[in-house]
Amino acid sequence: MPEDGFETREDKDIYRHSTSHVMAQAVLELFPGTKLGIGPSIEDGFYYDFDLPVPISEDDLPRIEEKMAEIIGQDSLFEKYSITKDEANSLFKDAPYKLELLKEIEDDKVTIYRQGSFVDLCRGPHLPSTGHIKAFKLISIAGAYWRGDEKRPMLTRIYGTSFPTREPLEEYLHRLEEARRRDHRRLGRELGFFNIYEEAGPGLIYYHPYGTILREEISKLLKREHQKRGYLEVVTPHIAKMDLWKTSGHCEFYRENMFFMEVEGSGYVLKPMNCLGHILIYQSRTRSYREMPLRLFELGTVYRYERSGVLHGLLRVRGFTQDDAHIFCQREKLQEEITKVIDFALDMLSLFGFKEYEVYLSTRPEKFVGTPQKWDEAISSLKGALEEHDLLYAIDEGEGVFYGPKIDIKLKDTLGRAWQGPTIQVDFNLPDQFDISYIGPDGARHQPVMIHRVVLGSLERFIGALIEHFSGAFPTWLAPVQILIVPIADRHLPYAKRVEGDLLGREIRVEIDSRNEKIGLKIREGELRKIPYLLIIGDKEAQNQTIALRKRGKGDLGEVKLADFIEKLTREITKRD
RNA sequence: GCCCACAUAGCUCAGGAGGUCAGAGCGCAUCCUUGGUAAGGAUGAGGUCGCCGGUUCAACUCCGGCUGUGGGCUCCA
Repeated sequence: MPEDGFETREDKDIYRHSTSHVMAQAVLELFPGTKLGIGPSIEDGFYYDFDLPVPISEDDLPRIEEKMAEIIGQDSLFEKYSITKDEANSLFKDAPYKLELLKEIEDDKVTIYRQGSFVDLCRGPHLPSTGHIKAFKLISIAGAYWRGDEKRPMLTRIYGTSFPTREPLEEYLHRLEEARRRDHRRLGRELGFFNIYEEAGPGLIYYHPYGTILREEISKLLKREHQKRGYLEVVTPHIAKMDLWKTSGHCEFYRENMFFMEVEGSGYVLKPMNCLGHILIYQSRTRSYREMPLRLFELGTVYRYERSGVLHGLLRVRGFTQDDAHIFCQREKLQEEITKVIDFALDMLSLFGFKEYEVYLSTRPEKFVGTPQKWDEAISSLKGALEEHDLLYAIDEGEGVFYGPKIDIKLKDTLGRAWQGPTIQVDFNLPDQFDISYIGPDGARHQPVMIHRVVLGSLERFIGALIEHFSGAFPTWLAPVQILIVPIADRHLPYAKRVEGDLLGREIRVEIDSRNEKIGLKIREGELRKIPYLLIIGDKEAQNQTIALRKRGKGDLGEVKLADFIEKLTREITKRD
């Protein structure tokens, strides 16, 4: 994380919250009649929600910034007053949102803050005066439901940020710019990975040849790694009869995310999850404790109806493939099995270059199935497994799914952003709904616990994260084109072809740039395509059976024996460096 | 789905008070150049200005609807 100039988290919050008050004052002065929502500090800045008398757009932000600068120039004190709720009710009689907040405050006394002409209901604390704000910037404007509830009015939210000096602000803006530069949607198109076609439907991904190579490389790795860890791979169809989804409860609980169709008079569903197919396979015969835990794995493509407004590149789509598995295991083996899954997940993430995580444990929600004892048992298994790994985790109280608690692991990329990755979920619902069982050593039927887990999550989302993490400059083992051969003149083409043949023989992905162009241009384009190695071939190289090696971002590395290079390269690829 | 904005050539983007305003760069094609480490030169092809309606003598330009995209909200792998 870059140095932001704040001593403590509290200082930062106070500073930014104060900036949001200044912004609110500016908006109120520019747009009289505006009703105020709330204006907290957030991760990277602050926002304030307004109910404006007229719509505004990004074009209005500079005006608001000017007004804010003026208010800061006045250096008004932030003054705190403690008043009774009655007084507050009359003070904010024209501020409906504030009145609503007041209603929820238990204390009889509330505090308000005033700077200049502006008064706000606020717990504080604040900076001494507006003049303490040295560097700020309004970032964007967006709609946001009052109190995050889509049934309530939509307010206009303005996002901004502020820092004690100019420098960290500039740095922050640079970071935003950098994030835009590595946006997977932009790189995905530029590097020929994937596209989404308006005429084919939103949220549906078409992988182009290079993207397909990347995806296949990941898929192959996943299949091998699952096999190594005792998973059995299966393949299940994309559609299934609706009745199956009624039994599971999906038609009831998941209906708004499902695609339905009709075939010869019976209802079918485009599968939104892979679990039911795996349950059918589990139930295909009587299961014994001897084959437990039974781990069924599938690179399963699922389709979920997502509201149009939430779609976003590869990160939020309507059709995606999960590296999904369902583990049927004995209740007493739950923690052991979860420990293995966490091991697996962390191994895989570090293989892809992610070393930092945020871990969340979601507990029992208000609406749940199963008994509280079962929940407690599962939660303690999840906790136990996390603790075995010495993982720091946060508890998301009540955020579990209705059918069981879960662990979510988010990966941090090079820019410090968190991406949803592995989730491990215990399911109490489906074993009941489908009455699944196994025969124990005692000869009696027992109900297994079901673990629903993904390691990378969805390939789409993971690839999106990967593209941004590496900024499209993939390690050699993942790069769609690993080697670009650049012959200097036409007469070098025969030798170039020979080199290509040698590389192809080692299953290395190679291209020759045989265009009639100068090498300066070919090198430039090779670098822009982020190809790991360029091999320049001219008279000298053809003569000596060498290549002039150029490494992405490192420039010319000089003449190297072809055999030596191939050996080094093969090692780099197998080690996944 | 909701709020705001946007939609011009394959890509990035100009454009105007409704009327020689269909434009640039990159890319693509053809030709010249055979060149030693991040852009050689010339010529050319490409667009019913997202779609459907309306206003007008005239709409890429104004208005409405639809579709899609972006930033968010809610929801999520």
